[in-house]
Amino acid sequence: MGVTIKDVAKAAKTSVSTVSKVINGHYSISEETAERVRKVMRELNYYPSASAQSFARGATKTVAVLADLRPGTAFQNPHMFEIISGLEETLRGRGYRLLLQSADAADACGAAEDMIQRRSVDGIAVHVSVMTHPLSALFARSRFPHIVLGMPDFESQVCWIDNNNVYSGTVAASFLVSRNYTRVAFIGGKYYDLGSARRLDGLREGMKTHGYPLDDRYVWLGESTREDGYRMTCRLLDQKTLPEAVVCANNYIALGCVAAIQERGLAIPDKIGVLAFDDYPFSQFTEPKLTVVDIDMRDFGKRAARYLTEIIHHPTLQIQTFVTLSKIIERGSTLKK
Amino acid sequence: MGVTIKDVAKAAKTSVSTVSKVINGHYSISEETAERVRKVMRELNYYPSASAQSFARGATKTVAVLADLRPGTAFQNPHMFEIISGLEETLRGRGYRLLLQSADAADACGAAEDMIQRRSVDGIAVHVSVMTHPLSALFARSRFPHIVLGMPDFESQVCWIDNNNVYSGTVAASFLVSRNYTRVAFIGGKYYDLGSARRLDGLREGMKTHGYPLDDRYVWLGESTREDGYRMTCRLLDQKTLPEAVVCANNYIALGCVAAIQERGLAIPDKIGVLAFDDYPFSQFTEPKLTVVDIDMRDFGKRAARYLTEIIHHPTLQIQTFVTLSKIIERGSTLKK
DNA sequence: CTGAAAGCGCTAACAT
DNA sequence: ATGTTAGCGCTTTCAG
Repeated sequence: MGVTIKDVAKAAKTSVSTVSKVINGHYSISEETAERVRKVMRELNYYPSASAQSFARGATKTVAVLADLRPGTAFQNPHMFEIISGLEETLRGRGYRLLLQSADAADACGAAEDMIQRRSVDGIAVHVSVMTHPLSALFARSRFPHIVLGMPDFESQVCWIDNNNVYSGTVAASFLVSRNYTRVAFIGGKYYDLGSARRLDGLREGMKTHGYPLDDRYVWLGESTREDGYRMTCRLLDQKTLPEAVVCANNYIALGCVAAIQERGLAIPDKIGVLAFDDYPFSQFTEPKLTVVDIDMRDFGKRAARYLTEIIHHPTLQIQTFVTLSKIIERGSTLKK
Repeated sequence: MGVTIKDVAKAAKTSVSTVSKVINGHYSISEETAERVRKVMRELNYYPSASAQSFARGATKTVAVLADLRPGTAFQNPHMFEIISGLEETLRGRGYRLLLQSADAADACGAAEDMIQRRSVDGIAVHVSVMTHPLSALFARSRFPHIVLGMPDFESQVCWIDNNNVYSGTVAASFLVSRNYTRVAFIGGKYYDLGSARRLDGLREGMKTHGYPLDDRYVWLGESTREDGYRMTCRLLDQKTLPEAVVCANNYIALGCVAAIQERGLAIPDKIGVLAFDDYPFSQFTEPKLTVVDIDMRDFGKRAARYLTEIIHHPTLQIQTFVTLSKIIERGSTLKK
């Protein structure tokens, strides 16, 4: 059951290879033959079998995404799914399908090895959180097309793409200076929260460049929670001279920060400005709403997809790149110009 | 390149069909032959080709999820990804892979038709938001294994699974009564917000059953936003007698509700209790934190996966079902017993 | 319990 | 520009 390429060939009074060529848009087919064949395909309601094509071509036109999708991920890490959505969009545009597979750091390597050995996909995108040395070694050894979503925290030869958080930090700095904030504070996650650390690096660098270096007494690190955001801000406000603006490494911290400031009766943005990273829905739950440095994670996914398809076509291509599409969304928590 | 089943057969001094049988755990193979073959497979580092298997078997062991993944979906609709994560988990456990494809209502039918005709997947899960009459007709006509995630808003013969929001409403009612709340209010989305409407139905039914029917003056419908939650609550608080507790159809509305109550200096939960549906991260951003009726969407996805695999095995099986795993998460916004 | 052989539907090298 | 044909690697009858 099901009409095959043979039936089409027969009905179009031509050979299967000709039909195959019109399916694949081979240049050597005359327009009239092509049209005749296409007409027959339509009449017979013919669609090439996907598995037969994969099998014969030796390519699946499918890419896998390996990420840890434990319960609650959708809520705790919406960025991940925004990346995946971006990947899917671009992959689809390029004729690839997206296979989503969950794996934690312990089994990602096994999952990847299975896919590679069974040739069930043409390429693999792995979220950095499940990246390990064995997996890195596997990619190096097999030369299998891959891209890591995020920079691995160890030296390796794998292909990766990451946001440039340092850059985003400088964007924050430039914005603040442009709004006449010069005595700036930062509250963020601890050293192992690389994103936060990099954002601080960039902020520091940017402020220094503009001639307003960060004062270390204005830098506090804690957990990425509302509670710690609150605590850190209290410490900040205990200084003899208040900072003019505080930069929060993420939305959770920012919520605590705003609460602490307002609890002391300090007006935002008149007395003190607040700038946060990321644009989660609740960046608009404060009054005033938060000005944020928004990083386009969907775009990140789309770029990752572009690189991965390039790598699939040129397996020896190695890419390690920072790519950032970020913008300031100016709302009420900072002074307007 | 790549070791094939032939190589294994040769090395194991047996036939390819025997090797195939041990790969697939066919009963007719003696344990010693099987072990010998397995040993050779290990030694040769043999993995069966996924495409060749799909091709020969005529089954892909893959299921597609069709949903609208437009920009921002990860933030606006985390439930969707929680469902997808659940689907993936159970499908993987059953030997199926999950293909994620974005489509809007306009092109979902075309996408599904393509998959069906090309036999590129064994089953399709479609989010109800992209469900249309043509797609419904396609499923009916093709008898292709499918499941709709959510109940279509039109009569049809498709298989679907949905949460029972009416039931969740009664859960809310029972909880409130158990906490001695009898004069209860509800604020939620308008009539076209089916989820909200059903939750209200259930609440109404439940309260009535317990002998404390809802007073219509205590029911307000608006947009599902913080702002409207605030507005509706203000109206509620303008009544001569205050309700003892207000039920909010979702987290956004609840945030506005809490703000309005506290602005009037009314203590939660002492003066008035608040109960919300869903457990978004920001249900814990209020003080006190919100008691919620949490609906386990990951479980929903897992159940959908179970049904879909069943349908794949029994294509004539028709399932239209409500399934709800919900529980009260008691926090500070309602009285403790 | 094992093996021989006929496909599965398409691609691509090669011949014409 | 078109056709012939040999695979692609596995599953699955069917015979032994």
